[in-house]
Amino acid sequence: MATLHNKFCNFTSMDMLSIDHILKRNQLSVTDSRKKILELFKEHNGALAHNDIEKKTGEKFDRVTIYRTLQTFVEKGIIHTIPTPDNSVRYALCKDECSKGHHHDNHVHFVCDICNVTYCLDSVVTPEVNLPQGFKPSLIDVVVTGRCKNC
Amino acid sequence: MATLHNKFCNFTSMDMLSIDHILKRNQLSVTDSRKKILELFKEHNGALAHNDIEKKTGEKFDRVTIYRTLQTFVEKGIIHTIPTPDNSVRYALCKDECSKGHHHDNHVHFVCDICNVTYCLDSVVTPEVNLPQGFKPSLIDVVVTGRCKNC
DNA sequence: TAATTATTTGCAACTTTGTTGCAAACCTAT
DNA sequence: ATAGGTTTGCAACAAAGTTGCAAATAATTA
Repeated sequence: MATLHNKFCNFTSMDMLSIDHILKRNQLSVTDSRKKILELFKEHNGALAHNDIEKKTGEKFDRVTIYRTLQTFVEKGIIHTIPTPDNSVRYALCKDECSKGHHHDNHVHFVCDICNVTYCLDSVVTPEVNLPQGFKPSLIDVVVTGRCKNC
Repeated sequence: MATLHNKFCNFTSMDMLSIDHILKRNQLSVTDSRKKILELFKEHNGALAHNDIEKKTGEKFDRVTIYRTLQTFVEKGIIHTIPTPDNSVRYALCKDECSKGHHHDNHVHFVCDICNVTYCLDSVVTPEVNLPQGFKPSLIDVVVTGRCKNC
């Protein structure tokens, strides 16, 4: 069965099989913690904080391992961090990892005030911003707060 | 001499006199720490992190006092937090506090990759963002990263 | 201005979050 | 199966942020 991509870049449990492949492609050893954490990102439709992962994995992995795994995934371009209004660190799967490379693009993120879920809106085009003289932009992050489709 | 406002919402040292007024208007006792911290924001042209304030005030105030002062200022709408790509907590003077009320608006912030200064670009109009069905925005934060006018 | 009341500060202790070094465990390749 | 490199978990630490409470300070009243 073919992989299912929607505009929020989530996956079905069918993609379990491709998790090993993503790790290998990124020259990472296939370990329990990496598989489980990557699986969580694929199952979960939004962004995850370190704390979310710690809870969802129970006592299974050391806190340090989770930190290091997230760091590794960010370096490899598998996930990216999301700026949030409350400045809590959250991660989401990179859009590009859904397809092939790991090139970083501009993002539009939506943080729900009510359920607190963060969505990675890859479908939304980053708008043009006119900066004052002398400012040269290299990356634009748009963080929209409000009420999400499920609330 | 009249107060000097430019588009980055900074002040000259002339505004010292108005610091007491801002505190009183917000029903806050006028204390050394509050005056000093508010003064720092007015002198400094960009955003400040807790750590910046700690350094700039030397050993003068307790760490806890700085935390509490920042919290109070945020609650009163004197300053606001800024989402940054590295998720470090930064604060900047609210645009509205430059004039009268404390109503929170959409912000465009610029974080310089080189000098790491954060600018609050009140002059830049927040662009329209078309969200998918069911998402209702209430606040839009735009974080632009790049090279600033001084680098 | 002095006294009373309310607010704020600083200290101590604590929680949470994130980092580092290192030996044991594990994964990969031969 | 074994050798070599990588990853994990532990312990210890560092940084960031919070809470309760007595002392100090600011605002209010007389």
